[in-house]
Order: sequence, then structure tokens, then C-alpha cells
Amino acid sequence: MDNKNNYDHMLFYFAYKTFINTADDIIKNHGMNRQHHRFLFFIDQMPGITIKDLLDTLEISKQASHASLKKLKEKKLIRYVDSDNDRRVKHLYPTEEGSALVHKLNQAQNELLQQTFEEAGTEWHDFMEHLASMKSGFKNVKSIK
Amino acid sequence: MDNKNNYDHMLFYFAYKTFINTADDIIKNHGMNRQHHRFLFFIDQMPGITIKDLLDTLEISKQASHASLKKLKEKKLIRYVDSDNDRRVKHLYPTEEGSALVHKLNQAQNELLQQTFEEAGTEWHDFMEHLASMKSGFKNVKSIK
DNA sequence: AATTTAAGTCAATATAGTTGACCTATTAAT
DNA sequence: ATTAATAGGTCAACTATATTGACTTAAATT
Repeated sequence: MDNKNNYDHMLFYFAYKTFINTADDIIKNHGMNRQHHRFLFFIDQMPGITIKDLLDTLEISKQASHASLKKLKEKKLIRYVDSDNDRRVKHLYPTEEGSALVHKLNQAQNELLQQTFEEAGTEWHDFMEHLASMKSGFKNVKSIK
Repeated sequence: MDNKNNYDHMLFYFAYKTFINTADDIIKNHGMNRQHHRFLFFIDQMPGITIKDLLDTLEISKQASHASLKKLKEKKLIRYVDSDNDRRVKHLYPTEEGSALVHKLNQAQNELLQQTFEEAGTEWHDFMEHLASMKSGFKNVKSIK
């Protein structure tokens, strides 16, 4: 059972890789990177979130976010709205274009997860193994199950 | 249901973060990093794997692995064994110390997964949500479920 | 009035990778 | 027998995604 758990480690590793790479490829084709997607995703899901709360949520530093948020703003994919009650605070919203883009970017991941549910069911092991199997490196690993 | 799938994105993001950070903290205390753990983990799981197969499995370049493998060898956590049939090839094995270390490193992750199974069951959503909830940022996200 | 908070920005550093180039040794192909 | 390809090792330059520290401005809190 110790060995079974170690297999779970690899399921997690490869399944997550499948999941994340599915978006990476598409993001790249749209001239953006994983971080832009992540910010845009969270801002779209939590419209009106403050910069501080976004950084707390993602557990990254202000400095690490700076360039990407600036670029998203310049590309008019997000907009900053000053808070009424606290004028230090800025709320982040996706623009129409930003929302459209992130929905397009999410679609491949949505389809991946939906298809996995349909083909592998909702049991954690089955679900993760199905995702992991899409990574070529995983074939080397199956034997040790 | 589009929204439900977007919630899954975040489950995956935060659950994986919980999983990986659980090991990171301990690795750091042992003077190693995530990459060392990963190499040591795979070599321990697939003793005798060649360098090429290891790199193919992890989908990284020879150059990216170089420093870490060298350090693992120098620290006597892994050893290189020349192949009998093909003298170009080297097989990687964990040493006793290497195996002991990686088992110790894995233990926290094993316990995390085991406890999650016990407390949340084997349904993908429940399992992942349980893991994700351990990240403080996730509380901001729950409301949009 | 002093302190704290939110946000913006600069610089230096770390890490985890990438590609390209070049080398040795060995094996496989023609 | 010569040429190709493969496995491995190493150097250099580069990219990205982060970090911490320091400093600024403006506004809110104590």
C-alpha cells in the first residue's frame, strides 16, 4: 500500500501536466503565457477582486504579478476600477475582450475534464489515470503499479 | 455547467499546490529542492532506468537534468551502473541512503493522500476539494462555486 | 500626527528550465 | 570499413517565473 501511494504521486504529477499543458499550447498560440491565463482566469471568475486579494489568493508576490497585470491592462483584457469607499484600492474586471479570450482558452481544459469524466468516471484513481495516460512518459511508469 | 468546470480548474490548481508544497517544505529542510526529489523519486520507483528514459519520462532536456543528477551522484544518493549489453548506456539506481531519504520525503505526501481518502472519499471532486481547502487562498474562491 | 495599508516600481537574485554547440565513446547501418 | 546515429557529458547564452529588499505615493486608520 506504500507502493500504491507512490503510484498516486505519479498520477498527480502526470495528470496535472496533461491538464496544464492542454492550456499552455493554446495560450502560446495566442501570444500569452501561463501566468497571463491564470490572472485572467481568476479575474474573470472573481470580477471586482482587488489586487491584494488576487495576490493573496494565488500566493504570489506583488512584484511577480506586476509585469503580467500591466500587460493585461495595456492589451485591454482587464480594467482597473478605483474603489468608492477606499481610494487606495483598485478592483479588477475583465473587459469584454478579456472575458471572451479566457473563455476560449478555458474551453480546451473544460473539454478535457468533461471528456475524462465521461470516459473514466468520477473515481479519483480512474480519473487521474485517464489524464496521466495522455502523457507519453507515463507509459514507462505503468508497469510499477 | 460551464461554471462548474471552471471551478474544477481551481480545484486542480489548489489541490496540486497543496500536494506539491507538502513535500517542498520538507525537501528544503533537507537541503534539497523539488527537482532533486523528483529525480530521486523516479529513480527509486524505476531502479535501473537509463538516463535517456528518465529524461523521456519527465519530458525534460539532458541539460536541465545535468546539475541535479550530478549533485545526487556526488551526494551518493544515486549510483550509475554501466550497461552490460550497451556500453554507452548507464543505469540509475538509488543508494541505500538515497532510498531512505526519498521514502522519508514521500511520507508526508503519502500521509496527505491517505488522510484525504479517509476524510473525503474517492470521488474526484470531494478529494480535490479537500486538498484545495488546505490552501488559504482557496477560501476566496469557494463562494463562486 | 504617526502608523499602516494598497499599489507601483526598481534592482538583484534564484530556479528551473530552454536551445545550440561541441566533445567522447559506442553501436548500428550501408 | 566507413558513416550514421545514439548515449552521455559539459559549456554558454537565454527565457520565464518567481523571490526579497528598498523606496515612493496616496489614502485610511489609530
